[in-house]
Amino acid sequence: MRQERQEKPAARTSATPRRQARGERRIAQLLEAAAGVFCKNGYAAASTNSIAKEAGVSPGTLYQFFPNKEAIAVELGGQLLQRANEMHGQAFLPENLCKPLPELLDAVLDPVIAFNCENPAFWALMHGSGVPGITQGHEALHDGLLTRVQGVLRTFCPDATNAELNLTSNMILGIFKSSLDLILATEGAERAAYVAELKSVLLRYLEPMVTTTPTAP
Amino acid sequence: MRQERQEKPAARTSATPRRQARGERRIAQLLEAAAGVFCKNGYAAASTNSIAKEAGVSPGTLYQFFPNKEAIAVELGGQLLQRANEMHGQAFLPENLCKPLPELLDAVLDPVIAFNCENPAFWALMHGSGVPGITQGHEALHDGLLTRVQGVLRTFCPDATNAELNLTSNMILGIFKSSLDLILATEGAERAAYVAELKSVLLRYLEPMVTTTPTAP
Amino acid sequence: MRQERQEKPAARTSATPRRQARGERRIAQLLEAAAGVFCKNGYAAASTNSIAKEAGVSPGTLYQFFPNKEAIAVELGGQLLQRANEMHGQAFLPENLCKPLPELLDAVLDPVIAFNCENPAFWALMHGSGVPGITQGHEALHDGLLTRVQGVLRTFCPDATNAELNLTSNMILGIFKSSLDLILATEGAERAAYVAELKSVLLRYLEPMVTTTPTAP
Amino acid sequence: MRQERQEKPAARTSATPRRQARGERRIAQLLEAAAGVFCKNGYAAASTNSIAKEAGVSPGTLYQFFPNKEAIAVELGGQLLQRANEMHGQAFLPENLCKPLPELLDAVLDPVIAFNCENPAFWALMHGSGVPGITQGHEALHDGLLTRVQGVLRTFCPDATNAELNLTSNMILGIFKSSLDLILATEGAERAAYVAELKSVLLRYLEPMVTTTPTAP
DNA sequence: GATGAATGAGGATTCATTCAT
DNA sequence: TATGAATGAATCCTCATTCAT
Repeated sequence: MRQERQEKPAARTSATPRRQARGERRIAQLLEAAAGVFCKNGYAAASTNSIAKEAGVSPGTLYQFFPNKEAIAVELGGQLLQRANEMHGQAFLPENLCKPLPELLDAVLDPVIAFNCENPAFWALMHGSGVPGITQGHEALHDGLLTRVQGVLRTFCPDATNAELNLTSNMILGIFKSSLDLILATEGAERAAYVAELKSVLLRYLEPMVTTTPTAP
Repeated sequence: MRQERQEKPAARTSATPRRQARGERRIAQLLEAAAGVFCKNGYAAASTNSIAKEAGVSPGTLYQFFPNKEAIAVELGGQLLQRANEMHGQAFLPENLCKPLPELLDAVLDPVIAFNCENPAFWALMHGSGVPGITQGHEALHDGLLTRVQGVLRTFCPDATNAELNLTSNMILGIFKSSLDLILATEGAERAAYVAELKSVLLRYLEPMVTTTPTAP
Repeated sequence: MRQERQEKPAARTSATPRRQARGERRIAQLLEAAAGVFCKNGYAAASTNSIAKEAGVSPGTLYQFFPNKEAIAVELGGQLLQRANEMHGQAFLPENLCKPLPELLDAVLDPVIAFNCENPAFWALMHGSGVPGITQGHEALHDGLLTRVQGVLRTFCPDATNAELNLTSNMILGIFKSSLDLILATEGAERAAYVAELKSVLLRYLEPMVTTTPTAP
Repeated sequence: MRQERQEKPAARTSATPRRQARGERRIAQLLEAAAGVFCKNGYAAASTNSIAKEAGVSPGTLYQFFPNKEAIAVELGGQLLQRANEMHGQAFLPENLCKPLPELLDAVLDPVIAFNCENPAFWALMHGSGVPGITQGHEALHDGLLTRVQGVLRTFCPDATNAELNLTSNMILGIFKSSLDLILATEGAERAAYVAELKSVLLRYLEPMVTTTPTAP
């Protein structure tokens, strides 16, 4: 019902009264706690009280900043999503896109994988929250990625139909996701091996489709 | 209304009290209802009362046949698991395994995909029930599949190390799972396209590894 | 509340069709099972299903003979009560009542104690069922005993007021009950010691009240 | 589960947040309500919702302070037990123990009887809760009383064996308990009469055993 | 009569959310 | 604002009792 609190952090300027600085800290605190709890038990099993306790505040305080449990997940997902999108923006930089496929895969996958390794809550949330607000964010993320991937593919396969590109992009994302599961579940050399294997799968999958060598614009 | 003659002919002898036939039907009914509800909402969000209602019985009836919510999931998962394993047994028949890779992929993937399309609850349950009894079954299934896949791979790549085989098998399963998501989320021609694409991905991934053409024993 | 089925077993004659003989056996079976279950867990914790199972019949069968759970306890209590009253009738025989106090105590207490040792369910039921129907039976038993005890006391203390007799009788019964707890909780020599101690307590309590030596009529 | 509330009332200083004062009151309120309900219906038949309603709060509130139904009984029993033990400590004061038997009985029994009359829930709980936590406390209480009684007896009967003392003590406690039932079931003059009768029974039971007149140390 | 499935109200417990201080 | 108590609907599960066969 209540939706009053929705100011983006970006909107805050240095002129903001320091009264609200504490509030910002509280929100960050709560989101961090939520990330931990969601990660451990998943969204459904996480109770607002446990999040509050993890954050070291009372449940009442939590509800001073978030209208309900879903809003926490949405905000957390949103922030991570934003950072993810920034990542993607850099990963899909034009200067990367004109590289040959192997280098391109490195340039795109490495930062994305790194981001997910550093923010495991992201994956946990996106996966199976069942919360509309998040699913929506997830879909936005997915669509964004899809578009980017399709864009890249287009430069490699100028003759492909849109349907083909869509199909292939979805497969690529699927392969990426399932590999990410393996990557996040392992460590060290094994993790590196899965990363290499992911690139190998994608390379072999995509190479036969490539009809053009992209060149710098 | 009533369907007295519907029990399995083989298992039921004249000594078996026909009273219990109703119980058998109820159990099947409840499991089917549970499959639907689990599929829609996932295990955690599914309430026993909603399962009972879906099955058209009272909550007490449900508890006459299952001691608790988890037991329903375990039983359902177990039955599906068993049928899945039988599928796999047929899919990985030796006569299939000596075929060339493309035919092999058809022979193995088609029945498994068909099974999952017919039993979407299977995937939903295996995925994220959080129920130990199922997770365990899931792991058994996974390990079983892994072993089978490794066995096949071994015949194609006799020189690979065990670690390599393990890595590759896990990737194959991961790719299969993520494609299954796409397959289950679509229908008709699109679904068929994803099936074809899955085979394509696997074929291109595996072909370079093949060092031997397996022959019938 | 419901009391439809209330025919006393005593009312059955040899002319009764043997069809009902099975019913009688069933009832006895069920009552015996109930005695065991009530004894183990107490009335409240005993479920009708557990009684039925203990008796080796289905719950439906149980309800063919007893309208509800309470009726089982009432019937069981009633039967034991009847046998108890027969005991008491013999224990309080006139030929016993004219004995001197020590012999009288032996004559009265020994059979009563023996009965309770052989029928522990009796005590368990009478004690704390909380069921009106039983409490009622218990009170009838209590009142009957009270009357008998008062009758005996009267012969020993012809000058006592009714209030005094009532008071004393209640104390005697109370002492008896608490001692019975100790007696039932022990065995062998210890049990015998408690029996002796009970008699000792009563003897010392009553002796100072005795004003007349009763003589045979 | 719950660990928060454990400070003794004495421990509350001005530094203690007064927020929690309300909690303390609620707990007392709930325990009082529980005492009433347990008294009326016994432990098993008492529902947590009825306790909450009796206390004028919602079921959730009850569970904010007690993890489950049993904990309520254990806490209530524990508090009463503690107060009972304090009573006993005063009742069995050395200065009482060197009095002649009649005065001793007055000194010991009167406060204990008074306590039970003021806290009828105590007896109800101790009796037949079936709760391990309470049964345990009950046994501790019983054993403590037994020891105290034996201690007193020892001063009166220096020559008795331990077995004899144990037997006698158990009888005394049994007589006391059964009389307490009568005392709690009556009022006014009748109650007083039962109290007097109890003392009379014990006096007559014990007098013949006394071999020594205890003197102040 | 016997059976065992069916019923459904009721009880313990949880947790997202609100309120008084 | 922060706190923690308060709320109550919803959930899992039980069991006395009834019903269809």
